[in-house]
Amino acid sequence: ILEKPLWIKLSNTSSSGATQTSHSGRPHTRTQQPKSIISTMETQVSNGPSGTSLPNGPVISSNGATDDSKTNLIVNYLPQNMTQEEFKSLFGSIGEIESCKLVRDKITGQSLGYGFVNYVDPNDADKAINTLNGLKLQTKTIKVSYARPSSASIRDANLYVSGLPKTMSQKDMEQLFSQYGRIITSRILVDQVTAGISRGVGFIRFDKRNEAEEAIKGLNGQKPLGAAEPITVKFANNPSQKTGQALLTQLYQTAARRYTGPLHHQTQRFRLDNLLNASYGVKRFSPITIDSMTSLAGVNLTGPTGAGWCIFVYNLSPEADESVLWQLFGPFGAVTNVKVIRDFTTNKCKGFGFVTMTNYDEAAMAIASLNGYRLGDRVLQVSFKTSKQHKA
DNA sequence: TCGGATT
Repeated sequence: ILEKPLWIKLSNTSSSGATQTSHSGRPHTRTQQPKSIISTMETQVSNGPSGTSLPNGPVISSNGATDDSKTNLIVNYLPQNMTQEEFKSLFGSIGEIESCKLVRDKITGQSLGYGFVNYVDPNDADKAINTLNGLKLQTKTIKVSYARPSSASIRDANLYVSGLPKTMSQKDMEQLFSQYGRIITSRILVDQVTAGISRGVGFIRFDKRNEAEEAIKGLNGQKPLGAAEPITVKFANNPSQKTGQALLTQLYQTAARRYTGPLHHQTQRFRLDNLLNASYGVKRFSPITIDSMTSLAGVNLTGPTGAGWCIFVYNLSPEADESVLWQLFGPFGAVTNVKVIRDFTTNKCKGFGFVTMTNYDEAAMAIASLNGYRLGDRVLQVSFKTSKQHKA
């Protein structure tokens, strides 16, 4: 059997996953969907199959182990509330699944926002990438790509970087880190309101944990070329590792929306139906299967994809703590984060704090209602946070 | 009187 040279596969198959950027290879059926604000950028270098096996069927390597490099997919950026069943429904609509797993936090049981799907047929894995990569579910744009072979050495290789100069691009950051090893993914978080200004924090995932360790040793506390401040480089937390309170708030909001469903709901449901039917024919269509997805499909289609709306609260008392902010702002809607700014040595509140709310309308209502509100003997000033403290 | 940040 003749096999095409690898480079032909790579160059004529946008979906091969061998060189995959987060928004390439998106199926035509989604190109007319409303685009939400993309608050982050990401690229991914090659992690696809190595190309030494036959195009179809299970591949047995020399040591007798099954090579699942053409059937096993990793799915990233799943909505927090997606269940194992919904995950299986979505990917099972493509073809027969050998196994799949939504990865959860060992202790809390919370989804870590990613999972693995291993298909029986490599063609289905390819189809899944073509069809489902880039699919928008709630506030997330899921990423579907070939999984790297499981190995202890690739675990815990993800770094969190802060203090980056605002002018540093993702490419700059990759260049800085690439001296320590092969970068699998990188991302710089950007401000959602100004649509694209760096927040000065980001992520770098290396291929190997020891590469990540070396990068910490080499770059933590260092000033990048021409930068005024040193950067902080440390191992990243798990995705969506939130405060207990924020998590409860989010779960509450999610549960409420399942039953009150916004107007987007029906539109989005049709979109998902069309996607699956158009690609695979009605015979794969199961109303029950699709119904199990609708709770995920309708929420917040065009809403902010980033951190939310940040509110500045001034004139808090020195004794103020986080709970007062939760109590003040919680009634207006989804609060994802509160922070009281304290003096480092006295640990007393410096008179101000921040509240992040998910929805613009709720944030605006909270500001309108709470600005000028009398808390004890103080009158609060409440406004959207400004991006710069412009001194006169 | 506008931090630190966790995809």
